[in-house]
Amino acid sequence: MSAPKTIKPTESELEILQILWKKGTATVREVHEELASTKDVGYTTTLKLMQIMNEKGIVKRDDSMRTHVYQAAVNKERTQKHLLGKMIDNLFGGSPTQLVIQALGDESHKASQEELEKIQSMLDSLKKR
Amino acid sequence: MSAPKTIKPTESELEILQILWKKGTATVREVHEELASTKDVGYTTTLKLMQIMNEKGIVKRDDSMRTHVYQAAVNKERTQKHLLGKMIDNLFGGSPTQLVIQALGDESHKASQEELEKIQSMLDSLKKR
DNA sequence: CCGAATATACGACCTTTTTCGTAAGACGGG
DNA sequence: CCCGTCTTACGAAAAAGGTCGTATATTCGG
Repeated sequence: MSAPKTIKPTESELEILQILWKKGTATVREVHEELASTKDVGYTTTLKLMQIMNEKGIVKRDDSMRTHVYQAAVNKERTQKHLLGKMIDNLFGGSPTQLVIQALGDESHKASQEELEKIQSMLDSLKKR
Repeated sequence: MSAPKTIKPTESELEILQILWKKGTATVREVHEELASTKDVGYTTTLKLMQIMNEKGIVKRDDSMRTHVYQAAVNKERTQKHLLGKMIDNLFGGSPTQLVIQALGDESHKASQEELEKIQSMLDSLKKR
């Protein structure tokens, strides 16, 4: 199995994907070390998850060596967009506006002036249409 | 059980919460009618879900009458903010900017001109500071 | 007063997700 | 060469979410 058409990683799978997106490639042990630093989980659990993700086509691996090397097989931005869309549907009644306003108003995640400018140009180009 | 410490509704629970947030109060039948208009689901399924949500403290109900009347027991904005913050941390490296840009660029959830104006005023007031 | 309609309660079952124990093969130091 | 360690593979069980059948109670029209 390769490239899944519907991207729907579970929460555990997302944790692993984030590590792979960050590292590029990683062994099961590397992923597990990082997971284990924040939560209590067994090695074979991580292994099994990554094996399943491989079957689903969420990650791919190089098994030409004894220690397999994994990498994400789904695009980060596409996955973000997909999950965001789900959140818009599930939590914001299908309207991205409220989501954007909530995100902008989040006191614990403030945007810099520069970032605000980026959003401004995005907004400008949307308004033109 | 009342007021849950960790807000983590499932997808189905979120669908029901949205209806309750919109209606204020509703019976199982009312919620179910609305659910059934978009998906194929049995009445007792909806009932059971709402009963479980009641046990979890996600909703509360008035059972003084034969037909119980439900309402959300968790605040809409707080729930949205909570889940959004988690997503910003988990998927967008703690910066809401990428999230906002992704959300605005979502082709399947387009914002209207009017909504864009709302975002614009939000942006303006943020830029002033 | 009776039966159809409607309500809640509850348990069972199925699927998906998550967990881990155990087996078996490869590797490396002594 | 042997043993402890590391690796993957596999299966089974626990946990969680969602589905619905059925039982039982209540209501109401005729």
